[in-house]
Amino acid sequence: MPIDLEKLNPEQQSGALYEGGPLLVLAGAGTGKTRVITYRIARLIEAGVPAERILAVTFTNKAAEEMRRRIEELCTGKGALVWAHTFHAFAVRVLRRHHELLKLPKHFTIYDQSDQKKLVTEAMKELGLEDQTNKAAMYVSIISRAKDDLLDAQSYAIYAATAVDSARQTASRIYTLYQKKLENAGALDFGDLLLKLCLLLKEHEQVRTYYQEYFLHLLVDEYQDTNHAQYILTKTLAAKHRNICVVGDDDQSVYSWRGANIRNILEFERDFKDAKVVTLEQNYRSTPLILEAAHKVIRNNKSRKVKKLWTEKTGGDSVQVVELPNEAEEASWVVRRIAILVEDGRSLKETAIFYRTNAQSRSFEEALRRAGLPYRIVGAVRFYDRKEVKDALAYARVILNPADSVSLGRILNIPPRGIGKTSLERLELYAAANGLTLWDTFCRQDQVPQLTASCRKHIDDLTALIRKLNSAAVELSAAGAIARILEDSGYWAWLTAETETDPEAVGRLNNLQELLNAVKEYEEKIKLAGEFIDLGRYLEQVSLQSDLDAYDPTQPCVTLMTVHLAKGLEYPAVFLTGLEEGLFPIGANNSSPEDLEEERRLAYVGITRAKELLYMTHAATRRTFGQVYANLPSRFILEAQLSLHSAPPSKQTFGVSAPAARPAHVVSYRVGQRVRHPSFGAGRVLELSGSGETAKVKVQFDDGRLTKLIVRYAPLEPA
DNA sequence: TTTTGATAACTTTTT
DNA sequence: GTTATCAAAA
Repeated sequence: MPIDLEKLNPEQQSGALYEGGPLLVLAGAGTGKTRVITYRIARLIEAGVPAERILAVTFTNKAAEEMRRRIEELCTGKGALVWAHTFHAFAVRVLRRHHELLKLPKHFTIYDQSDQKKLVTEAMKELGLEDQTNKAAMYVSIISRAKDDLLDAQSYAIYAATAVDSARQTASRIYTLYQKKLENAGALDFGDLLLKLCLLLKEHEQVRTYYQEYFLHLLVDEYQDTNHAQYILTKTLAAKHRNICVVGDDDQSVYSWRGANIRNILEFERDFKDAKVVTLEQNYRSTPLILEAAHKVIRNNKSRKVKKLWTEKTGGDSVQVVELPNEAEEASWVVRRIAILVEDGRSLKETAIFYRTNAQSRSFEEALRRAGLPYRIVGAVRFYDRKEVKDALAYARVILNPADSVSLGRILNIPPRGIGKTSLERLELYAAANGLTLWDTFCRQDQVPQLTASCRKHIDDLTALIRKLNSAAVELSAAGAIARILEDSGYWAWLTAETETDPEAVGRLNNLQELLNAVKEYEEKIKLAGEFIDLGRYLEQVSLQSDLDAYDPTQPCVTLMTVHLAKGLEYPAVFLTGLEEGLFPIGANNSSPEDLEEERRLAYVGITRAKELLYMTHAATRRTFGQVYANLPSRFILEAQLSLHSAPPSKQTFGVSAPAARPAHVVSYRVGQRVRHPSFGAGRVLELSGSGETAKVKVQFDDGRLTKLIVRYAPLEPA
């Protein structure tokens, strides 16, 4: 069946059909850019281009998956063949293929930022900088940015040598040692994935030529978010056929802090002199009033390509701006408003609350819980960042790559098996002195001085365990292997025993069960495509997974997320919150004009997510770090030229939000007492703290939830 | 060696 | 207001 282009407007069609080489599609928010990309790919396939020789790169797994799904819809059987990946997943796929050229182990580990931080801290200690290890996070970001800019440790050293300040020299020393440690561990960090791929293509002409010829067409989504490494990568891959199509919106570039360079999109026409430019300005998402507000804000930016979204839609409610006294009232107001929307027949899944920083989610969470409305927070505490999940995955990593010292260090004493801090120090000392990995020293613990006899035995037990699991993993699926790990390592048994003394262990057991379920689910999904997921494949996938990927927009609940995460999504009703100077835009006093423009783009992203209803809220005072600050309304509110004093939709919502202090008859509780809470249900008092007005109780509820409540305010009663 | 409790550092955004 | 890290106690 031929691809039906009738569904595209003329500009979209020209984007989908153009065949003359480099193409820039400037696609404003809600103008159907994914549609152009998928139709373009479908057209190419229809015209005879083999699907497997088309490369489409995105920034999120979700976007890649969506693209594959939509191609499949247009060309049955072809969706899975197209190389539709995130930049990082694409890099892993290619690096895995050529791992021996880069002297990497086949099962190289991918380090996330917490692994990076550990390694940087280690490096700093070895360099005698232990007094500054609180700056480890800063050095992690310096190193990551250097990698984004394709500066490896040597290049960075040259660059640092020319610098006047010694700080850069310090960074360079840390970078060099950190990189050595990564290599020893057989690990790559996120930045390395792209850096090493660029290196591979640069230094191995055969490989470069192969991929340059192989990919007949290259498409890049969200081009405004590409960093230098990604820029060089796409340019290199497109050098031969020059069929490069980049799609993006300079007004939605919000990742400069991660190395994204907005110039890549602004100067595409300079890079490709014969580039065709298609601009999409017809918006299919929002009402005209929402678009007007968005435009009034974004037009204040200097460095942008001038364009203006328009819509055929008419009417719609005006954008509401509401000022509340503090963040608790802000949350209550938003939640009350959502309740009204629901009464008016809207479904909860149509509503979303956006904020600038994750820390702001708490007050909304509390208000939603109090109101009994189901909600879902996307991105705050990633499932895969939970301690027990990380432990399980660390075992898995060690089994496939024992050189991975960070993971080995993590699990060597979990569950506690008598290999403590002092022993670890001695092992590490020996490892450093002899140029060995931690694992190597385990295997020859008899040569390591000063270890106690019991410790030596425990080390032998652990190495035997890892070897045994390693050979077992070959035969098992990923889920089978992880279940085996939890069993044989004694982790299950240990955590189960912990539940006796530590009520939070119950939740952790549940999370591990959830992990196993997730792995099984993933296996089932891939099995349909006829592939087997072993532990290696699974780990690869999971290291590149984000919380957003698991987000299911059809669930009947309110969605809470940062504005960054909201990019690419849309909701009928949007609450853009915390619009205050210093918070959104953040850090207003000492930020550069460029930073401010990025904040403005972020506000623009937030506004343009709304389809029908948009509420912008601002709290007059806000508690940050335990201190109360009075903030001015955000300049973005003023720029949107909406009245700050537009009447709140329902007056009676004010004043009822703060929990009224309960009368003075203070109930006293004792440990072990049964209690009842209107929204948490029944539970048991675990411990008491404070006295008088500040008396608190820690309660274990029967549904597994553990909460600390202030007796004076909590609607808690003896059961 | 392990657990507990205190304190300091943190918050911008994350593939 | 929290979480990670470090010191002291068991």
